[in-house]
Amino acid sequence: MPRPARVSPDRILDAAALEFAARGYAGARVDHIARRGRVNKAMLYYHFGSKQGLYRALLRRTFGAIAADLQAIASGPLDPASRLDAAVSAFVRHIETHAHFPSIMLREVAEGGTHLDADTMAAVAAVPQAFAAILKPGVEDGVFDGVHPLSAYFITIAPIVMFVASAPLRAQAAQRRISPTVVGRRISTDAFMADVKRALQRAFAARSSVHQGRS
Amino acid sequence: MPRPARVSPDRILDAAALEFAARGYAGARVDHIARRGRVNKAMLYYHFGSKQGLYRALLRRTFGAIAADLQAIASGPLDPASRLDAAVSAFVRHIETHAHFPSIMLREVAEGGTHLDADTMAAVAAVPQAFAAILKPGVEDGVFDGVHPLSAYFITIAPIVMFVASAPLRAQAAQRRISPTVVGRRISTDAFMADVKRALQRAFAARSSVHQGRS
DNA sequence: GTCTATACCCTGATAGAC
DNA sequence: GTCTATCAGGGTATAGAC
Repeated sequence: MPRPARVSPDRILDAAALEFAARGYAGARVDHIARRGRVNKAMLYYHFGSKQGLYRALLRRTFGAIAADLQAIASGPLDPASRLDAAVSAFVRHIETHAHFPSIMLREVAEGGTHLDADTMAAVAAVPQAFAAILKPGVEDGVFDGVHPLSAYFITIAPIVMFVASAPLRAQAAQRRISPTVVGRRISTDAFMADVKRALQRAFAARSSVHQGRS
Repeated sequence: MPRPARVSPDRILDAAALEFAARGYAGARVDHIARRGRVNKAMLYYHFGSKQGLYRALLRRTFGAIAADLQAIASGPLDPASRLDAAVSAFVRHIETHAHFPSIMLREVAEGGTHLDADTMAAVAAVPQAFAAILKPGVEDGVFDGVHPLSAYFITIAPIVMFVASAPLRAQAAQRRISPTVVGRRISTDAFMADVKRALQRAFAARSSVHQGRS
């Protein structure tokens, strides 16, 4: 039975995920991350060199994991029509296990890659790339005719990411009684996901089978 | 001919929009905003009291403006089917005139309303509220049957906001030769918007006229 | 590999003259 | 209303002992 590692850079990364998600790159405090990860600052710097180094390591781990999941689907045996659904499910599952991910993604998009080196940016870019690979057979079969892969990527994941990331904001608004139910009745994450999946099925169905709203 | 105002809190807000969009709340530097707005720090504090006060004033102006545009559509004469299209157009137009808006919105969602007071949060919440009001007649007519207004809101605006806000990140990736065209051929903003509008038309078409992907 | 104590810079905010 | 000079606090990072 091997001894468990006592240092655990992984635990630091977990703490970093929380902190960077909640406060952003500039707002994150190395002290907080160290305390939450139960190491002292010196140890953190010993492992990651700098705040920036820590941030990059975190992003590589985070985006790397989800890209790997998507790549597995891309090279899997599913039929063209089921692949999008599988991608959405994988994405949602990843968010459920990594609650900090949506916030980090939104912030990094807004940040424009300022703190990233080429390797880290490649890890981030691997996500839309894997997504495009998932769609490829369907595009060739005409199932997703005419839609650019990058369009499909944003149309698919942006609503999910923003809805989940906005949970704290919506909770605050509800708490402060700003329009008690925000818009009409409350909505659960599950109900939202169902709406999204249905919308995507319709949006990306082959053109021939769909009524055109405009010519 | 009236003398032009020499103080111009508006110019400060313009500078603040740039800075907060580019660096986020914590990353923004009051010095930078003052310099870009061509006032000194003391003047800035004289007008806005604090960094937080400035941020709140900026959000009220930004979200207030777009909410007003949407409210005009909501109380306008358009038929139920055209209202969504008008909302999207208004949104896109607003982004074109206020290039910093998408970034600020993403960051504020991730921030979870931490720096906001009740008034500012109400201004932010007015946007989805106006959007729901735009959709209301269509929902009652069965055009958007079954989709929760908040779902429709995120499904509609999230792709647009994230695509536009991700432009710098995508530019960086392209510049560093990370998968030269990211995914397949390049895509223009116009092409993306066309894809989105088409997807939305399909996604929110009345159920009866659409082929169901799953039972 | 681990920890304590500290250097040093940056930044939000203000005092006080005009 | 406008400006210059400055302060106090908090932040990243490291030195150096063990």
